[in-house]
Amino acid sequence: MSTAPEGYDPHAFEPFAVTVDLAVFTVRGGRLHVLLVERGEDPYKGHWALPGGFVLPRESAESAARRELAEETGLTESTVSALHLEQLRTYSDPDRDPRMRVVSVAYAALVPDLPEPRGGGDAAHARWWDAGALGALAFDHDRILADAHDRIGAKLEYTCLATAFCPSEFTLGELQQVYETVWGVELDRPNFRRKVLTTPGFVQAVEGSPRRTGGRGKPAALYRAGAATALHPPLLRPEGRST
Amino acid sequence: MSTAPEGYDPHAFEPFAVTVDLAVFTVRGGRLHVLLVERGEDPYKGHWALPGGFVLPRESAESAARRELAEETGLTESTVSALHLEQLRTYSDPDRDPRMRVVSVAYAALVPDLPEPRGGGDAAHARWWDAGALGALAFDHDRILADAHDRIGAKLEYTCLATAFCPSEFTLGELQQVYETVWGVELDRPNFRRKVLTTPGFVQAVEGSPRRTGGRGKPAALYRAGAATALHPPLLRPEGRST
DNA sequence: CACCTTTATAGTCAAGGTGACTATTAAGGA
DNA sequence: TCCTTAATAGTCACCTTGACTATAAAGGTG
Repeated sequence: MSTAPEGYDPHAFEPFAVTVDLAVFTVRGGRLHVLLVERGEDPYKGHWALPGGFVLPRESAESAARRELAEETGLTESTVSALHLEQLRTYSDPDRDPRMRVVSVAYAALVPDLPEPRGGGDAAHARWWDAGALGALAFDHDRILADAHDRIGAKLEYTCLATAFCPSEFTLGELQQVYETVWGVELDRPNFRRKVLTTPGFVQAVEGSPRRTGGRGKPAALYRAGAATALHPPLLRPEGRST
Repeated sequence: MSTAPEGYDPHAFEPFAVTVDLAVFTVRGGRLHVLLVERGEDPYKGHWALPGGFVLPRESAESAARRELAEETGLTESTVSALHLEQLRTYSDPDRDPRMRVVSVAYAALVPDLPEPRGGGDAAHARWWDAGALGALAFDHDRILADAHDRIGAKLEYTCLATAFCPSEFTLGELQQVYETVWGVELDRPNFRRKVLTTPGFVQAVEGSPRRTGGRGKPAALYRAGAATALHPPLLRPEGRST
């Protein structure tokens, strides 16, 4: 329970530090990308790590995650507040940081394709990486990243989350590519259309029925994210395995 | 990131306490029950709360959760290690505990119907409560409990988790009652049988085809939990809404 | 400017899963 | 012995889905 024993002295033992770690995903060029920062000091100096940082004394973990997300991407706080950010799980192995006891609350964030982070300060060492071609990350961040990828893949099945990877107006082909990229499979285009369009509230056509021209084939209709959040029945991935 | 700034002094500021809170569920008499402990001191003296406690300096949150679960139920550690225990999420509102900054990692545990906790010490004030008839709990435990209930309900849809509520040998009627109790709906018996029996690895018949006699109607065949963990395709609840 | 490639969109068809039911079996209780 | 209760067997129509085929409308190429 959240109950301190009587006479408990907060300063009596070596304290826990509480941090947040962010797995920030985007789909870029048909590949899943993750935002990473390069560590400038030991341990793991020169390795890449998930962005994150300390939870401040008067903020919640979620606030800390949004603050860090804004700092690392160079986006404004108001832009960041519209992004999908979801708590993943908490990592608390006593030896996960060799310096001290650090308990970290991990978050997964989904963003549409963004330019390279060009903010000053923290964002200076941040870069997008292809999630399928990563070396070993610092700390237990490989594990966190893998858990985040699994979770996002599973949530695509039964939520309307995929639209969070898309800009405000998108084509069904772009939405399909989100599924294909995160799941690493190819989907049948007509069947995907049918499923998305017959699910009430998943997407809504942009008024005036504009089409995106300039591409290779027939111009595609544009849609916005709909009001629905859940997908009933779910859109199961082929040979579906969850975690 | 999990990186302490250079020269970071762990004792420099008021530390965070890290605790675990447990939502321990069982199905008893067709009703969902939760294990609660009565608080003996302020704040919330006299209120009921989720069992839990501090994460010790050299243990992970999961270890702490299992340790607390053993203490509060009076079960042995080896028994507890076989129970289903799953991390729910972390609650970190700065004001969730009026005394100090407490970040709590919540876990949900599923147990078969157990006797009243009769262990000494911590278990002395622990009791099973009908989850549908609770007053206000201490701290933010109402919210944690609601989140836990939602999560368990959702996981019944696409995992074989329901068997965790059952003893090692159970009838399909008992398994069905788990679903009905957690979801608060009635299911069609023949359809439920069909779904469970045609899902490979959900349950396996006990060898020798024993039957449970002594009840009112025709004796039911006994089953054990199978090797499968996921349910594909899922067993969706009627008018299904997830979270 | 025909023609080809590419992508979007429309539609068909069969298989499988599910919801709603009916029927039968086998126990305990009045 | 009959009635009630619960388990089990089986039926049938509907809906969703996977696998396909066909058509429309753009850009690119000779």
